[in-house]
Parts: sequence; C-alpha cells; structure tokens
Amino acid sequence: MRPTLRQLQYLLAITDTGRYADAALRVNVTQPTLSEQINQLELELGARLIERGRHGAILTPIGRVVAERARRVLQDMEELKSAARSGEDGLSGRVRMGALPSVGPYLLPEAIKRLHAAYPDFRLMVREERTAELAAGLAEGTFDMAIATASDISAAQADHLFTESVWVCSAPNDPLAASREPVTLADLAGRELLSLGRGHKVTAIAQVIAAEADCRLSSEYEGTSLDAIRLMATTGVGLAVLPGIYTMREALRDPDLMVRRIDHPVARRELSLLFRASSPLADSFAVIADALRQTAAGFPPQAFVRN
Amino acid sequence: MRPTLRQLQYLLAITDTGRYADAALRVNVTQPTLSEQINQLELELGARLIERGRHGAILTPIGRVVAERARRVLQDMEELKSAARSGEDGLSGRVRMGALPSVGPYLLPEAIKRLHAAYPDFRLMVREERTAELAAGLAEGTFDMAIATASDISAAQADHLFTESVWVCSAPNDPLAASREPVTLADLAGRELLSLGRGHKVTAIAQVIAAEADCRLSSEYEGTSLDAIRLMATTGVGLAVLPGIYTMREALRDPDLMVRRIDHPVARRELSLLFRASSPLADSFAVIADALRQTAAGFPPQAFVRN
DNA sequence: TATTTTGTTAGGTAAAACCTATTTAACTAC
DNA sequence: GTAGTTAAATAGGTTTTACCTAACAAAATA
Repeated sequence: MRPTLRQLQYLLAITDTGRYADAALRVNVTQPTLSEQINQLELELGARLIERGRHGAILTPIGRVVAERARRVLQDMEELKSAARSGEDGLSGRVRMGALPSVGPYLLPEAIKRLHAAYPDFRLMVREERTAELAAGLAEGTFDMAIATASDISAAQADHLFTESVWVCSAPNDPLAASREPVTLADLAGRELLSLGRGHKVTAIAQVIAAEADCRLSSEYEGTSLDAIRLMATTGVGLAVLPGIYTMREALRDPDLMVRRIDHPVARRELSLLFRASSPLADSFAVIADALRQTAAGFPPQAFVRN
Repeated sequence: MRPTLRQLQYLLAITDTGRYADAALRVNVTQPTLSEQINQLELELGARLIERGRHGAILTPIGRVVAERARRVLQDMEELKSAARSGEDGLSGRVRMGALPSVGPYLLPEAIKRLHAAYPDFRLMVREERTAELAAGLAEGTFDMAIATASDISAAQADHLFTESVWVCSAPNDPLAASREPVTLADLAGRELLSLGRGHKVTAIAQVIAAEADCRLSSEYEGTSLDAIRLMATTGVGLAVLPGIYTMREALRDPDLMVRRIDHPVARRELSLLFRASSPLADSFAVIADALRQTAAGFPPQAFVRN
C-alpha cells in the first residue's frame, strides 16, 4: 500500500536530520535510495513535501503536517507490535468463553479470580448461552471455548472437568423432606418436576428422569433461572430438579427448602471445557481447565459424582 | 518496514470475511498470496493471529487486538493522505512568516484577516524578529518567508511590497512642531534622535540619518518597542524616528505628539516579501504579497514613498 | 576557475510479492 | 469406508520494486 511505512520513516529521518546524506546514514540506506523514495512519496501524495537545495532539506508546510502524521502512524505500528508481543508467554488478552447459565454464575467468578491472580494480563469474557448456542458460537468462532456437556457438542474437542450430581428440592413440609438420603426414582413417581425452559441442559436431564420415574415435567411453570424454580419449589407447587454445584451454593442454605440427591445413573451431568480442535490456545485451555477443577474442588463433595 | 501496511490490510480483509478466498477477492490478490503474507505477518509478530480450518478463518484473542490496532494504523494513514491532498489547491496549512517588529503588528493583522477570508484553510504563523534573525531563519527553514528589507538579506529572493517613508516625532512644544511640512536634515542638526535597540532595521536607518544630519542617536534610552520610543518623545527627551506605517497607525492619533516626514533620500525603507529561491511556495507568495500590498493601500499615502 | 557540498539520474541486482497449478486436510455424503 | 467437497498450504516460476554503485548536475565557496 502506498505510501509505504518505510517511506514515512525516510521522511522523518530527513525531518530530523535536515539533510539527505545524514538521513540515509540513519536509516541504513544510500542517499540515492532515499532520494528516489521521497520523490515517489511526493508523487503518491500529490504534494511537495521537501524543499531541496544547497542548504539541505527543508520541509514545506504540507511536509510538516505529513511528517507529524507519519510519526503517529509509525507510533501506532510500534504499539501494534508490542501488543502482539505481550501475548507471547502464558495467558493474556481477552479470551471469550461461553458457559451454561446453570454453571457459569456459580463456578466462574471464583475461577476467574484465581486465574487473574496468576496471570494479571488475562481477561476472560463470559457469556451465558444454552447448549445449542454454545455449539454454534464455538463453530463460528464467537467463543474461544465453552463449558458444557461434551456429548452434546461432538464437533468440539473436550477436556473433562467434573461430573455433577443432580438434586431434587422440595418444600420442608413435603413428604420427601422426611429423609436426607438420596432419593430413588420410585420416590418421585407421580410427582411434578420443575425445571428451566426448553433448550437448557438441566431441562433435558429432568426430562429423562421424568420419563424414567413416570412423573410429569412442568411446562406450566417453566422457569428462566435456577433461582426461579428453586423459589417455586419452596411454595410446594412441585419438585425442583437442580444441578449439584448450584444446589451446594444456593439451595443448601435456603431454610425453606429440603434437598436430596437423586440416586440414578442418569441423574448426572458431565461438564467439560470445550474448544475447537484447530484452536491454537491448547496451552491456555489446560491452565483454565485446571483453575476450574481447583475451584470445583472447593465445593462440598456431594456436588459431584466420583469418576 | 515489517509488518507491511498491506499485510495489515490482508488481516482485516480476513477478519471481515472470515475466509481466505473471499478476502483475497476483496483485496485483489490470489488466495495463496494472502496465505503467504499472513504466515509472514504471524512470523514477524511472533504470535498466532488466525486459527485456520475447514470452518474458514477465525481470529485468536491476540489476532483480535492486532486487527483492532491495524484498523487504527490504516485509518491514520488515510488521514495522512487526505491531509496531504487538502493542500493541493490554493493557500492552506500553516505557513510560517517572520516579520520585523516595526511592520508586523501594524500591517499583518489586517492582511491575515483578508487572506483567511479568501482561503479558510490557510494559517499564517507570525513571529517577530530582527533582520539578522530573519535572515538566519529563512536560510535554516525556520521561516517560509519574511517581511524585511531585501538588500539586507541578499541570499533570499524578494518580491517588493512598498517603500515606507520615515518620520520624526516630537513633543508638541518642540520647535520642530511649528510646521507640518517635511523636515530637512538641517532641521535636525544637533538634536538627539531616539530609536529601537541595536539590530533593528529602523535603528540602522536612524543611524544613517544621524550621521548625515550631524546629530546624536540616543543609546541611553534605547527602546524595545516603537510605542516605547514614541512615549519617550512625548516627554521631550528627544526626537523619535519612526517608520511610515507605524506613524500613520499609532503616532498620528496621539495628541501629545507632532509628526513630520523626513525629506531625504536615505529616509526610506523598502520592504519586500522574502523567501528562499528554492521554495516551492511561489504561487502562495504572490497571493500573500498581493494581500499585503492591498492592506498597505488602505493606509494614508504619506506612509509611503512613490516608486 | 576549481572545489566542495547536496541532491538527481542511470543501469544493474537481489529480494519480495505475486501468480498458476498442485497438494494436503478435514469434513459430508453416499 | 470410500468419494466428493471445501477449505488452506505448498511449489515453482515471473514480475515488480527497493536497493546498490557510479556518474551527473547545480549551487555555493575558495
């Protein structure tokens, strides 16, 4: 692209030295080269920039404003280079993560804090989406990575994080509240289950459980957030089906709610860190996955299923 | 200079289209060229910018910040180009003028106003200096032009503007105040003349007159501005020697001062617009000189010597 | 008039940027 | 699981251009 950056450098060298020969020395070319390139620059810009003569080289008024702007262009380029260089080692820059809304708010704040402490230049931009949107965003490049169930997004590469248990929550006066032991599917027979709206992973799990246990899944009271269905459960309209991490973080401390783990092979959710196989951020993913696992390790063990 | 502006353009084309082939089309090169240049860009910056694959081209986090900065660099370059183009026709930009302090304040404000009305993009930067500094500044390129006496700065090319008459001013009770006719040198014999400090053109003229008329030039009360020596003259300590334009603009309306023209071939000052012969601003100089002459034409004719 | 200083012009070379054609890689479809 | 499709990468050759050395022209000084 004309003018060339090099031509601008030449112009500045002449501006600073006031003499072609000295300027040529400074930019490590011969004086004729400089002369030719400056002529070309003037031709391209359609303006006389330099007044030549025995006195050396003097800038014209236009030459002065061009030189000033040239300085700025070169400065910007230097900044670009150093910005690129800053990302050389370790984690840095803005990495975009997609996360299921049933994990993100309860796991990521702490994990981000942990990562930020170790890598101050690192910024994780999180956006909550449902499984289908995460898959699409990952494919298109809207996300660099995502936290979701690996089996739902087969196109991506997965780094397994942990397997959540699934819990059922009821009002304290509910018959289920009589025990704290894990419930069997038989205990749920005929009951009404509450879950998030269509498209959410927890809803998909609740659907499978509902089919197995022969109970209905509420479509009348579809919640939009886990907090919403938790609060519905406290009123006794049904049983909230909640994932382990959320249950430990939010439901356990609610005195108006009783929680019991569901004891069944299908009542689990394997969460992984997902990314495109072609992504060059492999090292970063390992570090981030570690941070997420460490954060998860801080939760009560009941939140997870061993292995 | 690496990276090249063209490489940045290529990066942006890929950023916008998300596909090498489409990007190549947009920047009018073939896909392999693009591929090679981007590889080189990555090598130069030492960072992976693009994640390639069947899905097309997706930017890495570092790639995103580099692309953002690239946009800025190219934008700055566009601005540089249009800045250069803006000076193509007529007067524009910041032209630096040097002027004798005995002309500048009394002639230039009006001339600048006139020029600015005709050429809105034009800015004249004026700096007042004595003859020697004007000569040096013109040679070094500190000034694009100067208003001074051509014969004093022979190295420069001159465009004659006008020839000022020289006046002598006295207190109203001075014997010289008896008439309004031009004074001869005989009238000044034995008197004390007041002028600016050493190095000023008006002082040089006063010195010649003092030598011819056999009178002293005050070194005890050397003024630094024409206003200062005018005020000294009103106190009766001596006769102020003042140039025509200043006399018309400032001295004439002072009721405590009588002014008379000096009638002698040496009592004149030829002022020219001076510039380096090599300066490419020849067209501009003609326009500026015209504006100065027109401004001068607005003064009373006594300020000047015909021819 | 000779000399020095400063930038320009000429002619040739080596590096780069590009091109066409081909190859590789990773999905998709049958 | 093979064939087809759609991306980008590689190979080999051509053109452009940035650069060099050498010779030249202009202007100022000795």
